[in-house]
Amino acid sequence: MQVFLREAESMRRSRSEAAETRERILSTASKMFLEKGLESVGMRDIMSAAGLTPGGFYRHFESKEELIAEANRAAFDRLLAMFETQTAGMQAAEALDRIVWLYLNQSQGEGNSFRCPLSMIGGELSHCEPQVRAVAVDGYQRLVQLVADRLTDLGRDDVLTTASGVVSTMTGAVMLANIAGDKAAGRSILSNAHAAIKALLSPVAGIAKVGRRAKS
Amino acid sequence: MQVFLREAESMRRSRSEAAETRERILSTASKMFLEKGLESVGMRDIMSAAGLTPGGFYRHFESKEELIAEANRAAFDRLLAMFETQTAGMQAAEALDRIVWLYLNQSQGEGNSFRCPLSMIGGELSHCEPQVRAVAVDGYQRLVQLVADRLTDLGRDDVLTTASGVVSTMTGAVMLANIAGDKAAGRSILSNAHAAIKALLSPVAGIAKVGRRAKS
DNA sequence: TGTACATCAGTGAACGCGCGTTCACTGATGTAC
DNA sequence: TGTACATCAGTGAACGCGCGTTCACTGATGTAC
Repeated sequence: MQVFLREAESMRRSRSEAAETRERILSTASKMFLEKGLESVGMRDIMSAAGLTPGGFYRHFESKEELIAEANRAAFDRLLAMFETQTAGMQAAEALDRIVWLYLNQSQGEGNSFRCPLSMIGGELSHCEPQVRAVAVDGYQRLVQLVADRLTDLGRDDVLTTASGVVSTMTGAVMLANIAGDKAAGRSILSNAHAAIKALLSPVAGIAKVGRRAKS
Repeated sequence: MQVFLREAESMRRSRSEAAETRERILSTASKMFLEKGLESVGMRDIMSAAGLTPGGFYRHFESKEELIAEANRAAFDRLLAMFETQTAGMQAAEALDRIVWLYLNQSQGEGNSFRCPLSMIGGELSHCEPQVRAVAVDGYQRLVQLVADRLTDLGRDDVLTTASGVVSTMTGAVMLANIAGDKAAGRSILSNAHAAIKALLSPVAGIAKVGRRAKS
């Protein structure tokens, strides 16, 4: 936190310091938005958490709306990079299981900073400007693709349909578990969702099999 | 709208009129909260939509927080009553399919006033006071029970686990579809979720079967 | 390389606004006798 | 049943507050020569 090594007075920073400041605002805002929601978090909250005063914000972003868009893009980037890292070198089946486990447990425990905007603030995102919604839709599609790629590796059919169903189940379960809190009710929602997803991903019982059976 | 038949001046109403006013505030607020979120909707918005001035609110409710709790309870009551009405006299399998269809299509089309707080404002609910969260958790459990009862009628095992998985999938899909909007992307999320739920509910491919297979 | 000056990151007070809530007031309703 | 009065549903202006944003200012950074 280089800013604290200086006198806390108004003085121009170098370009690289300014870039660091921008990143600090972004990652601070991202975590706060995911934790408390978009509307509950004020500009003063974000700026003071980033070690700055309110006015400085507008040297880096045009508006809160723009910050919301960029903070969510950053959150998706972090989340998906984490999934890649955590499943590096794994077989598709193992990677799938790990991804589902990591996603479902994103809210369990205090320190976790890899949370998904869809499950944490999905409702608020749906009322945002098209620009922000586009970031969310893109994040959804990247998540679906992540799951779909593993299903393809497993030689499965209907990978996009199945992956989309899995993502709906995961986002819904995490959202519901957040309402219940980190208690028995919340944990049972997550484990029930995990069971449902295992059934969907099972090579003998997934969507493709049921669809095929229906046709015959 | 009895209030419009009077002079719009300040005059005391009878007890039954006051009770009607309270119900009008409640149902107006409920619809507005589901459509725009809890924080975006102000007291003035609600009261003027109900044909009243701001001050009158506090003759009926203690605070916005209390209104949020009661409006959501009312929303769950309406939703579940609608499911019961719409599936009256149906066989369990048909009723299940109808419930899933109705839930997934709650946001499609403008006029639908049977929306579920979990999928519309779940994220905001998780930041509310325990009293409000309790209403949401209760609503979730009623929804799970509704599905579970039909599964029991079908003689299925693991009814609560399966029902919980179905509810997670439905709430997640509707939330995601709301972000995408009523466009191709939104509709495909819903139809993929429908396929996933059909697989879960299928007597040959559900959670119980996969679990049993895993054990053998 | 040294000097003069424009740039601009960051400060912190201030702006206008809308929020949830309060309050003095009105006058029909409800009640006590 | 009629009268006197307390009650209280609803009004609408006002309160204090926090919001997103603006702005005059500071002084180190970056640049032109």
